[in-house]
Amino acid sequence: MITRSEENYLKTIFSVFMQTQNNVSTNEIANLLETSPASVTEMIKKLQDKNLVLYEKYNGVRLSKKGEEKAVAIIRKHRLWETFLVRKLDFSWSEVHDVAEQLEHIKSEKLIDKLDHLLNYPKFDPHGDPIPTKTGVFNHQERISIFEMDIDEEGVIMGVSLDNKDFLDYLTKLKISIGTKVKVLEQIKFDQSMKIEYDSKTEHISKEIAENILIKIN
Amino acid sequence: MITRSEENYLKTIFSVFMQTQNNVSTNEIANLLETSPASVTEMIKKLQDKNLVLYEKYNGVRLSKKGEEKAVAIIRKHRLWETFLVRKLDFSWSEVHDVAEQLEHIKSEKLIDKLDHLLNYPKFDPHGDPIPTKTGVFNHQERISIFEMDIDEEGVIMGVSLDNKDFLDYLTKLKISIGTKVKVLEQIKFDQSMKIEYDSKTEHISKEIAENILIKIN
DNA sequence: TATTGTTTTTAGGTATGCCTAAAAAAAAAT
DNA sequence: ATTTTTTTTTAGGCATACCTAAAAACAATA
Repeated sequence: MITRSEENYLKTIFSVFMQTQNNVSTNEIANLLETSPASVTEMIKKLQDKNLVLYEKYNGVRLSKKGEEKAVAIIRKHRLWETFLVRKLDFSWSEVHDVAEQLEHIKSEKLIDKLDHLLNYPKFDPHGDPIPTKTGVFNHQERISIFEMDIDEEGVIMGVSLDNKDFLDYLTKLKISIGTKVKVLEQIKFDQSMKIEYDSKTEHISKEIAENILIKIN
Repeated sequence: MITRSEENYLKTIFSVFMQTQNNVSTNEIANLLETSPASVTEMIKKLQDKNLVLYEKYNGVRLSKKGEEKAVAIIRKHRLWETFLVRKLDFSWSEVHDVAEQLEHIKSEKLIDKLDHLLNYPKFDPHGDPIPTKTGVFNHQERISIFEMDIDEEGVIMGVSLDNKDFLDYLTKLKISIGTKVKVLEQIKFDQSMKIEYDSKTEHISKEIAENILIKIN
């Protein structure tokens, strides 16, 4: 049996490795999980005993094949639950994370298969992140931010690249959500802010906002 | 914060007290939770420190008002999740229990309110047990078993009074579920088995089966 | 009432997952 | 190349939630 704590370590190691492609350091894990480096060292040893990670003292850690499978399964559960919360229970983007963090640890293969079916096998979660299939395959869709779009270009919102409550709340206020069609009208040279059009209205968004909204070009 | 283990103790104490109206003994809790009496004594002391139970040495335990509120909230969550699993994810009666046992510990008031709404504020779960409201009110519907029905009497199935996998699987096989309309055709004196009619067909069920299917008279 | 049997509690241990402080190793800077 | 700084590990503790074995309290019965 794999504990909840172990699952959180695997998930963290997986996501850091995805970004850096390097062995993950003890300190980095400790920071992300808000725990002490000493606790991390201890836990890594347990994961090593269970053949979930590859570890050498003073040299960071990476997931074994078995560990990666477990991590991907947890990510799949997390993202399916987020999708469920937004689509079926009407949660807003900023509210889903904490609840999904709990739900991802529920152990029932049948539950997650049925949920996948109910949601019609979604490929992306509400943040636009890919949901791996049951066999662990990620769908890698090319995504660019609104900031990278050209004037007069159109696209459909696929997700966001920042998981900050204030940011997500602001999007909710602007009524910007997955599937919204957007067109770039103008870019202000001075502060690089942008004028965009969607749902037959015009809004003016800062560079920082534009950078964190991901779209798919038509 | 109340732990998952504490929640399980509260739930157990509540359900035993409901049936007996007496203080619940250490041994009984130990049997139901499949743990040792020593562990129960220890845990009861913790619950007492948190003002969740009333306890006197060698004299059993009962819930305080606060403890009862917590217990009812957990039962509410359990039964709403069971309803969700059966209605929305197409789980069969016999499959829901273990999963609901995990889901009932998820901490999010919003989640459970939204779930309640999605299910259209159900008053009974798939076993026919009442789902308490947010304020802790149980709907006490009069329920009798098929065994208690008279010949030619008709009723609608509301639930079951036995949570045994083989029993529930057999009902699934017979295609007997919540809402099915039943009419008693005949009772065999010898073994007290019964002939019933539902969905335009006739079945012959044993006394034991008939006793554990709950119906509401039209 | 004294003895026997059952239930409950206490005492002392274990595994998990966290902590701080100190030691050891590695990396960076002089 | 040596010193300083940073990172990582080890050592020793703590809380939770369990355990077994033994002691204490209660209940039943001769």
